[in-house]
This record gives sequence, structure tokens and C-alpha cells, in this order.
Amino acid sequence: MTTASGDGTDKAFYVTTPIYYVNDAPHIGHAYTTVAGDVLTRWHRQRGEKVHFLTGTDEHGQKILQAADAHGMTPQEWCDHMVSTAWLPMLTSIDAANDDFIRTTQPRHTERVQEFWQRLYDQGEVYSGSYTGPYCIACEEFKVPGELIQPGDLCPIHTRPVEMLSETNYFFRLSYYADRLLEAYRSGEIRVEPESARNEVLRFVETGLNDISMSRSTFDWGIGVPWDPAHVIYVWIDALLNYWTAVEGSAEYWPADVHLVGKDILRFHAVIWPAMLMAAGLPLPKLVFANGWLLVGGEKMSKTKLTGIPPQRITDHFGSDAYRYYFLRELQFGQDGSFSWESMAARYQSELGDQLGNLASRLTSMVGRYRDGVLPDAVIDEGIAAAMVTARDDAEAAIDRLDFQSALAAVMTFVRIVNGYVTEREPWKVAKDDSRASELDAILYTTADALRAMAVLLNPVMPKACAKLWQQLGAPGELADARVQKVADEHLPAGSNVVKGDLLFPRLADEGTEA
RNA sequence: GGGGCGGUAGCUCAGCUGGUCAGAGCAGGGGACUCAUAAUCCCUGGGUCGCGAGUUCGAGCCUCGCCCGCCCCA
Repeated sequence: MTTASGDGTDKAFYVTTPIYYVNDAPHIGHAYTTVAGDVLTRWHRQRGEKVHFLTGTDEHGQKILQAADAHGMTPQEWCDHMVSTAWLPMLTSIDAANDDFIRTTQPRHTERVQEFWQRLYDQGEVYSGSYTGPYCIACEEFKVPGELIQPGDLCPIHTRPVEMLSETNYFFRLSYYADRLLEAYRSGEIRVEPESARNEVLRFVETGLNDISMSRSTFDWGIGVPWDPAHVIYVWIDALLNYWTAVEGSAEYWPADVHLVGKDILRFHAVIWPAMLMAAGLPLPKLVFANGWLLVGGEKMSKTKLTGIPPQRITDHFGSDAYRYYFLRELQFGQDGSFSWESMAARYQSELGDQLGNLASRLTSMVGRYRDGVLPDAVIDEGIAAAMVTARDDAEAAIDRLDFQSALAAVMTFVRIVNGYVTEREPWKVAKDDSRASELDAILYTTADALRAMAVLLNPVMPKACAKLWQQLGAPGELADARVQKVADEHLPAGSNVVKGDLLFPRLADEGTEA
């Protein structure tokens, strides 16, 4: 468990988010997936593993071209603008520690995409054909006739008329891989989770696959098909490759350990993408995990209808730590979940302020008052030590299932236990009796050491607050170097300087409730 | 139309292969305490488990039908 990827090799634990379409304004749904990936990688880092976390932007396709035109820019200028003003700032606001940020317009991507498809073309995986059907420009997709809204043949997503389009383009023989895909799901060569997502994929592939068009010729904002300059590669077929191109296909990173995706793009990642890799003879990603939608006020946010909430609006008020905590604690990862400003405020105050933050205040204040800020020499209480082990074990197991909610619940249970311990042992009464000095020492030491463990276990989720806590406890060394596996074996040294610093999660003015 | 998933206490949700599975947290009510961010700790939950049938000795948990919500269907 302590080696790089758990299997004794040098391979990094490689996690990806979807690459986000630059035309969208970043909303909390995008940030949710990114936070999950970030916490997952930070957790593995806290184990001492080598990790690699990739996110980025998807920049080709007809919609980009249209948006650029509308703004009087070239497509590249438009993408540059969106990346620098919207997408990179989003990562900053949620405190994402991604190792790389790939853009599909970068040469490192476009050149490898062309090499990849040239290879498949040469191998006979691609053939020329034609397709005619109703096409929605906004979706950049052909629609199934039955799903159009009547009257008027409107796109069900955009409620705008579709156009009948006939294209001669290139097809990838996806159908050829149906059986091999099924075998890969069943053998566990590639896992698709949660179970609902796996079921969907299995049923879908079991009923047979159609070959898919991998090129477009009605516009030119895309990566050129290397053997036919009149075509560009279909944006999805281009975008999926980012996970591989970003790491140059290096065995140090590839295959990816986890692709985090939204449930709407599950099939691209669990069917088309692995088939592409099979065709190229490359290893498959180990896990595709689909998370659900964020509902706001009971309704889903829409990428295209601009009803999304920008993450900054929340982080400006609550801070990035609370933001990261809230979404992973409140929602069951993999299912749809609800966001509300009220529940965010309630979690913040109750769990972060009243339980965790206040516990730190209680301890630092008492060590200051009763022991002049010097941590006494004592041994940690056995019951608390046992609870610490339980919290760590439960959290570790949950993280391995990508069950962030349970992982955080496990740590918060520990916080509750320690608050209860302090209340029960009544150190403020013990302090009045000099003959009970060693008892007081034990209570203070136990509480301080429990807080130390909390800082380690919560650092992947709330790095800023945990750094503060680490410092207030006078803990030695770098928090980043504290191994989660050893959290119950290492202890604060006696004599540490404990200081009551700024509140970890101060009470916030009750504002912004209009959300 | 087809496929997948969900509909459990006021709110957000747990409930694995059917028999303490009717639960947790928050909110609300009562009490204790004062180290602390008016925080903490203890006690307190009687909700047709979407609706209607069925299988079973016994069903949120299985089957069928229906209603509602969400995702997907180059």
C-alpha cells in the first residue's frame, strides 16, 4: 500500500477529470468533479504515493467556431480568452493542485492525435462512409429521429430546429470491439462504477454497437484528418485522447487509474474510448467512475442554458476549504445530489465551525491557559487512540471506493468522539486541583494529538485550514510529509508550542442566501 | 419509443445477498456544563419506506403494472 501505485512499480497513480468545453462558463458541476479528483490525488499523496492529476480544456468543434465568430475573434483567440479568464481562475478558486493542464489545441495533443489516427487508419480500423440524419448544430451531433420534439423537428436539448445533413466521412469500426469490450468489463480489465453506470454500459454494449463517424467536413475548427485534409477529426474522438497525449503515453503514467466523468459522458469514456485504445493496442484505463448531476433547487443545472452557479460565488463567501468539504461531505459521489446555499451554510457552521474549529479552539485555549502554551508530556488515551485507528481505517477504505462522503463521515465521527471526551473529562475542573496535574496533562495531550491526526486526515480535503491547525499545534515537520498510514503511530512531541491562532472556520455573516 | 438509475422522517440522505431495516446527520424540544467560535455533551424522531397488485411464514429490500424525476440512445 505504500508503494507508488500499490503494486510495487514506479507508475504514478493517474487521475483525470473530463476536459471541459471552453464555451461553457465554469459552474459548480465542473468544480465538483475537479474537487473530487483533487482530493483523491491529494489523499494518495498523503499516503506517500507518486500521483498525477490531469485536467484541461476541450477546444475544438463547431460551437467554438460560432462563439468565436460572435465575439469577433479567431477560434484560438476565443479559446485563449476563455481559458485565461474562466477556466484557470476556476481551478485557483477551488484550490486545485493539478499536475498538468492540457488544452486540445496544443501541439503536444494535436500531433499525437494525428499520429494515433493515422496508425489506426493504416491498420484498417477506419473506413470511408456516409451518413444522413437530423443534426443539431448546438449539440454538434446527429440526433435520433424519435427524440426530436414535435412539431418542427426541434432538438430536445436546445429546442431549436435541426437540419438534415448528409456527410461523407470516416468511420471507426466500433462494432468490431463489442465482444472484447464485454470481456474487458467482465474480467475487470476496465471497471465502470458505480454499479448503475456499469449496468447501463453493459446493456448498451450487449445490444450491439454501431460504427461511429470520427470525422467532420462541414467546418474546419478541429484537428485535420492526416490522410484527408478536407476533414477534421470529430471533437469527441479528438478530446478523449487527451488523457493519453498529456502523458505522452508514458508507462510511468499510462494507463490512467481513474477517469472521473459526468454520467452524461459515460458512454464516450466507457465504450468508445476503450475501443479506441484496443484498436491501438494500448492498455485500458483501470476505472471509469461516473458521478451524478448537481441539482439546484430541485432542478439540474444546464451547461447550455447558463443556469449554473459559478464556484467563485461560493468560495468568495465560504472559502475553498469549506467548498471542497461541503460537496464531498454532502453528496454521495456517483449519484445526483442537491446543492443549496442553506445546507452549505449549515454544514459550515455545524461541522466545520462548531465541531472541528471549536475543538481546536478549546484545546489551544486550554493549553495556553493551563500550561503556558507548552504541550505537556503524556500518553494518549487508549479509547481515543482506538477511535483514531478506526477513523483512519474507515476513511482509507472509503477513499479506495471513491466514497468521499463516508470517508469524511468517518473523520467527523472521530471529531465528535473527541469533543465528547473533552466534555466528559472536564479538564477545566481538573485544572483547579493541583494534585491532578498529570490527569490534566493526559487530557490536553490526548486532545492535541487527536487534532494532529485530524489535520493529517483532512489535509487532502482542506489543505489551508489543516496547515493552520498543524501550525497551531506546533507539530513538527511538514504536514505534507505526515503519512496517513502512520497517523495513529506518530504523535506530537511533548514540549510543542501550542498557540491559539486565528479561528479555523469563523462564523460567517448570514448573507448571500438568495441562492 | 428503447436502455440505465432514482423516488425512505420538515431538510439532505444510509439501508449489502428479503426476517431488531424502519435508521443517521441537520432542524425542532428538554437537560448538563462553561475550556471554547452563544460553541460542547446527554436525552428526545412514531415517517402509508412514490402508487397498486403479486411471490413468500415474512418485503423499502424479489416480480409485474402505473405515476414522477434524471442520464443516455454515432
